[in-house]
Amino acid sequence: MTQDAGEDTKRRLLDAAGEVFSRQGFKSATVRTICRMARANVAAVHYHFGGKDGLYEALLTEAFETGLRRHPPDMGLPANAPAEERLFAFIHSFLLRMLGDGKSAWCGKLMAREMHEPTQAMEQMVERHILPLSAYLRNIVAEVVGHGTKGDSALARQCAMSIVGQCQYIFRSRTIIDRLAPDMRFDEPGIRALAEHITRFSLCALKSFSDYAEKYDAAASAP
Amino acid sequence: MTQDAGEDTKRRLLDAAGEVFSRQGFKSATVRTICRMARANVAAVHYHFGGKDGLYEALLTEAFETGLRRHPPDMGLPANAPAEERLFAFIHSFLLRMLGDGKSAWCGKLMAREMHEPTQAMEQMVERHILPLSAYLRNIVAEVVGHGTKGDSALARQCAMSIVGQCQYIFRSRTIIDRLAPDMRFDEPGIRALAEHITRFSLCALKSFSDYAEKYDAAASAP
Amino acid sequence: MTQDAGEDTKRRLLDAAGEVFSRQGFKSATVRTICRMARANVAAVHYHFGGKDGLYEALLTEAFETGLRRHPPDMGLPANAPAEERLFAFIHSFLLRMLGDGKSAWCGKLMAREMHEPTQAMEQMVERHILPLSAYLRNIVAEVVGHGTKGDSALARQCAMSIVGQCQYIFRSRTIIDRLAPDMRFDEPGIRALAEHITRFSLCALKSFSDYAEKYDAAASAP
Amino acid sequence: MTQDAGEDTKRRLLDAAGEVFSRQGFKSATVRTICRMARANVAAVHYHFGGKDGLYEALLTEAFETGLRRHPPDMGLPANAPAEERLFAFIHSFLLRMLGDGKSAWCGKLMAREMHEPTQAMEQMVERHILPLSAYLRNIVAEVVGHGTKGDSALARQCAMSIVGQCQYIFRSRTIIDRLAPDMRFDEPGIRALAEHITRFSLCALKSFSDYAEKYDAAASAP
DNA sequence: TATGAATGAGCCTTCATTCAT
DNA sequence: AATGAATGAAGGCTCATTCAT
Repeated sequence: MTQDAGEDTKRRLLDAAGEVFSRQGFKSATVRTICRMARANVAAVHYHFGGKDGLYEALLTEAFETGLRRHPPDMGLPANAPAEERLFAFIHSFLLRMLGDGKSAWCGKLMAREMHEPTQAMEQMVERHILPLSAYLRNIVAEVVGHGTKGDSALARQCAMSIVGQCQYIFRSRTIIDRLAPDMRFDEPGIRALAEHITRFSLCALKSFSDYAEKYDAAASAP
Repeated sequence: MTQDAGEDTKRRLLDAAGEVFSRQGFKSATVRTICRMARANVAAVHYHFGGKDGLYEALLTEAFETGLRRHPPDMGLPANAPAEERLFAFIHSFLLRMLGDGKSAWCGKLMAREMHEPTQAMEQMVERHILPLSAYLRNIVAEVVGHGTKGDSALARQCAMSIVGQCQYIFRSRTIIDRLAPDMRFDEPGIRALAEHITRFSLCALKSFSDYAEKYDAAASAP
Repeated sequence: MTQDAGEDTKRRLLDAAGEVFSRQGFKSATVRTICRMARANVAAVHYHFGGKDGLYEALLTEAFETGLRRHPPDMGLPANAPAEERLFAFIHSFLLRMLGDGKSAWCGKLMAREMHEPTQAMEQMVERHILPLSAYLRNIVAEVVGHGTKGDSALARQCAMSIVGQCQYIFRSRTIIDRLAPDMRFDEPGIRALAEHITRFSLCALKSFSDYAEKYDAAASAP
Repeated sequence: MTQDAGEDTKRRLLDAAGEVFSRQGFKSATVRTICRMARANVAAVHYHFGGKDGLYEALLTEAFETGLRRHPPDMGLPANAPAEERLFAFIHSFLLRMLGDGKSAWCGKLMAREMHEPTQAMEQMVERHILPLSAYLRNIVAEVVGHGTKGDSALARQCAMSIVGQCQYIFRSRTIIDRLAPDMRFDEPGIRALAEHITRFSLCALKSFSDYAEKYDAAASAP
């Protein structure tokens, strides 16, 4: 009961924190609310995580890693799969992570919030996970465009932004979307349909770019 | 303390509120901070706006309307201009409104925040401005796709989302972008370059869609 | 319009103040509420009465004097009328002043409140009106008891307290009375019936006292 | 900070609250004043009682119940004691509760205030304690009057009001009394003397009523 | 004479945190 | 390992009052 109870309380605190932080944001959420939901004492947070900040940081780390473990960016595809398929897997897994499936739906909401108003805890997340993900996507993009385009070129970078932007919009503006397109569903098939649209839209664009990649690249890096 | 002074205090409060709310969010921002910045008394907020909520609502309204007046979605183009040009104008003005030019740089940040976690004040903004803007964009999209595509079709809707998503990403993830692409500039020419990229990317996609618009539309409304 | 408007505003302020102060008490009532009701500017109170305190004092003075003018303690009875009749007139006029008739119903409520938690403004009211009234009643009492009883004797004093106590109870505990005896009415005839009961109750007691007035008086002044 | 300390702080807060609320009223009293007097932190009130309202309600409940326990309305008399003695016990205990003895002198002041401008907390006090007390007194009155008079008759009700009115006047108008009769004392014997006067005054009246109880009752219910 | 604007003090409440067990 | 009690720093808001016209 000693070790177990401690770990158990910690777990319940993290779960509750995910729920509450994602719903109310860091500032609005209160330690008391989280503790009540976790059936733990107010002081438990400070005991286990050293404070509100510590709890949030722990939560963020876990959210990222759980998400990536459950929906890896390649979705199990072999490394040598066609770039088109890997692009779809990237987009699809992105949406799955963010739009959540059941219990940990807060995972995406939390990250979306973080990307928008990053707390200090975000720093290392960017370093450890976002930069690699970004590089991974840019390489796929470069491969689709072809013609020797590099992943770190301005073209690849901007196209990657176009793709990520489309993905993020879905869960960032969910409130607006519900208003504009009330019939849109965010279950398994709905998410897949969205991923298909974004992939198709982006592939069309990328392939057209393929034709004048060289001159575009030169022009875009000039302004 | 003539009428001028009254209006002047109100102005200063709104300016300070824009700055602070956009930086810290509604909950985190404090009336005291805003008033200190506006060189006004704490009670002035309650006198002029009835409270923190009222100030926020007034700010939001003004932000929207000032933005639209300074950078209208058609940027002065005649209504019968080619759809491609109108699309560029829409995207360009969108970025100009959001990325701001000098004094009201907070405008975009504020709106981004609102779109993510809308306060009650947002309700009427959606009704009055966002829905019309959305319809306007969908019509442009439908015109580019052609083949009798309607502005309220599922295809037009999803493509509009893809376009708006690309635009919003720029100012929503500014912190991340600064990290990933530190050399990117958000001055006049930088914004224009971004608008050009997004327009080109989207036009390529839309034109490719143009080829199989009918069957896509049918398929997309099925899931 | 100059002089008149000024006096008119003053009048409206006093009326509104009576309403509000009597309903909410001095502390709870706000200058703003009063001014709104009087359709006057917030600063008007300070202009005309020098502040909240001044308004209250003016109101109190007026309340007392208006009340006494409308319902004088002898109700027009000649000075040589029988003591029993003068006692009834005293009690009846007391209740009429306190339970009010229409527009200035606040008059009594205000005074009741004052007697309970006197503000500084009360000091001179006591001096100017309450002490004389008290003496007047004690003389009637002494006359009823007879046997040479003096108005300033302990007996007369205590009996006067018993009488005034019965009167005040009616409007002081109105909330409780409404609960205990919901069918009790406070219109003209209702008030008269109450006055009759209190007079009868008190006269019975006083007349019984009449028998052993001397020894009682001696005993009561001893403790 | 063991349980003892917790209860101790709670006690000190209640004591201070009694003092302050009774002196200044609910609205005027400030949590800060109470906490300073109780040597407790401002937040302690919200921790223990949930806020100013909660503290007040707790205080009121306690005041009532402590008072009734220390000075029960029958003052230990057997239920079959003569009605005259029970009336004296009722009046005497009433004054003892209200005029207090030392530490809880605020008890009466608090209740007087409540009866005049009842807060919401009063509702249940009326239900639980005042109504039963009132019924108890009316039964004594009816028994004294005799002739088959019932405790719920109009006569009993009005006479009970006359009696309670005399009692309440003593502590309600203490300020005035101190002015009119500066030599009056409110210690043990002083209170007893007052109780004796009120009892004698009332008994005289009641016994006179006894003669024409029937017709009076009929007349009084007619107006 | 009268007013809209502005002020500063103060109130209740909330919250993360610490303390003593 | 864990907790109930206590704390102090803000925070939003209200109000009587004053100022400048």
